[in-house]
Amino acid sequence: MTRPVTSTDVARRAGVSQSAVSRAFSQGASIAPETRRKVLEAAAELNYRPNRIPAIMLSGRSRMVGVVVGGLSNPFYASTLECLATSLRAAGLQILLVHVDDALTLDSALDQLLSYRVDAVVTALAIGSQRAARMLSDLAIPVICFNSRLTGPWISTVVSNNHAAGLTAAQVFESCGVTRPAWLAGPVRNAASRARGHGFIAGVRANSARWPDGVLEMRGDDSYESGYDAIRRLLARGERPDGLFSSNDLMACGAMDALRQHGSLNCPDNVVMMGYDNIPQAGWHAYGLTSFDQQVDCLVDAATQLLDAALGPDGGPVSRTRVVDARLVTRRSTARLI
Amino acid sequence: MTRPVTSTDVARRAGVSQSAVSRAFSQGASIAPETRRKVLEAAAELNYRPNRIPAIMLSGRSRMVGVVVGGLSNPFYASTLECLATSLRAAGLQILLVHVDDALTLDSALDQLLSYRVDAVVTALAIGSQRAARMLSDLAIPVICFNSRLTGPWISTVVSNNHAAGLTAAQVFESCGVTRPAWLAGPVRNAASRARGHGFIAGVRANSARWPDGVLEMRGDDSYESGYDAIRRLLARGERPDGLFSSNDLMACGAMDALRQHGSLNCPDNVVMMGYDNIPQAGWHAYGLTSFDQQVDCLVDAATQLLDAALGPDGGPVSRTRVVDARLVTRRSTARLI
DNA sequence: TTGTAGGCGTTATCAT
DNA sequence: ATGATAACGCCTACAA
Repeated sequence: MTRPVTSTDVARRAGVSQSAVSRAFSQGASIAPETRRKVLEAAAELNYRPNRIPAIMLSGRSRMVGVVVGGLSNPFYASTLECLATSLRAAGLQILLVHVDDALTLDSALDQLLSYRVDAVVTALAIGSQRAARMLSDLAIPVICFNSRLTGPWISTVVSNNHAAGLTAAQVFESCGVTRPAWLAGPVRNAASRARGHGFIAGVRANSARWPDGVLEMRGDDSYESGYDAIRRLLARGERPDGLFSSNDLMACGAMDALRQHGSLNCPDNVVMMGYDNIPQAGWHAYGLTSFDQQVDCLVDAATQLLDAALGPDGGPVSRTRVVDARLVTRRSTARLI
Repeated sequence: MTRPVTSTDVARRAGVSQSAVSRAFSQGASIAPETRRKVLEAAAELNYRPNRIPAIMLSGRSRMVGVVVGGLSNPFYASTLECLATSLRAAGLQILLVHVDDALTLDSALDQLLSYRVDAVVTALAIGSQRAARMLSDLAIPVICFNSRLTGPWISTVVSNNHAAGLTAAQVFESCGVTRPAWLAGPVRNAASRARGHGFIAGVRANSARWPDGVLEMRGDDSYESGYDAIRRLLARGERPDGLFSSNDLMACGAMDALRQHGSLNCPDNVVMMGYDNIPQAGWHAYGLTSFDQQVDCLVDAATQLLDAALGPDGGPVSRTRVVDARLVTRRSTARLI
């Protein structure tokens, strides 16, 4: 294992002082063009790359951001991460990635991130526990949460307009002539899912003339399988909704497959269906699922802006919230005339 | 922005030397239990966390690994990343994540990783250019590639047994009574796809009595859409294969949807189909796609072992290859008796 | 414009 | 067992 080339090595080679090397690589430092040339030449010969680690010690800022993810098997989170990576890179920030299964690992994960002196933390976890919120606040560095209800001194959030989307779903169901609306919720701890459900149920209740029986409610865990199982059980009980709003697309795909498999029911003829996230599979021909697109680009843009602000010179324990409207993407699953 | 708590702060508070604080947090350092207790107490009161940055300077090892990903919208890569994150974390390594769109960004991405002094680089990109290989070798740190044919002094690879799987696919087609086999390749630069194709075509040629016309070949870009389009064009030309081996599951899903949509053909009655990767969607009821499971766990285990070895005391420019057999997962799409 | 010197927060080495 | 001290590689005053 050879020792990496240092600025001192380059200095020796170029016949200048170590500071000159530092200056040659710093934007807008006062250095003679000729000196810079010599330095860059020597650096190229030695294959030198400035080491950012000492700079972290001196400045106290690492330009690394801890990104905490979970459930990458949901294509929505995968594409969010992909988008975030691109955006942070453009902002000159590095990503220190941590994958978390449960709240327990979150604890030690945050510890590790802090010991690497990340400047901030971004998380898209569907965590809502008060304990998690306290842990994040205790970091005393900016935290950006996606679709979470967490609040605290250092915590900012970027959320999709979940409640409004729920209301919209009810309206779409009305225009499709749905008579028996159903709601497939995500896990209780998922704040975004709760908001979507509240919006949808409010929309249905507001139209009690049409829907006197209210909403048929089910619960899954945001996975394909849980959507499939929920519908299978529902059909086994003899229930027959003709409109289903699912808290996310994965469950909606499972639900649609269960309708076909266990009830020979198809969308939109027998059941009108809507999902959330607009994952690629929603657009696959086997599904053609109408869905709310969270506009990941906008969410991530907002997050990056919050981050930039929080990492700026006047960075303190701010706490802001940015709301991004979901965009309805209409497909076959709601293509039904009254 | 308050200055982070340092070991000196803790030392002052606990009434001991700074070295004592360092020892209290180091495994197996010689320190009196009473002293350690005092230190840990003071540390807890001040909410102190050891800073790993200086340790990086001293040891020259950051315990950070650069992970370069691309195409997270393919569920296979997403789950690989998820698995890798878990495995590296267990090995006490941090992930510095970089998302790369094209070979150009790879260049600067590697630069950044190096300036943060990552100990190694892991990549699952389907890159095969000689230029990329040179760039990776030039890093002069261990590089682990997934499913790549890249070679070089510092480069180790973990590959699925692609060629053998291709042969197996041909055998399965034989036992299903396929008369007109087709191969849907991925992009030319994808070495894994090429190996799968070679294996499959070899398997078909070896049985020229049964298949005198050989293999009908198509090409996609590994995306769902490209699989859909390839089959749509094929059907439009009047071709009618009755067995399709796709280089990956995403394209196979697209192909299956195109068969249904544009030819009213279904699997396995009209066409027997096999894919590769065993992504979750292959198991969805709408597809029921027989697929080769790359056994991500094993691939990642192998990668972590290679990494551990390369980061060990005798780490040099080694170059090893580990092959993991793909596991055939049989589903509806090949459930056809002769 | 250039070089010298001090310091960032740890760990490791050496006395005590 | 403990405290003082020297690194690690770079940036940044400050002096020349």
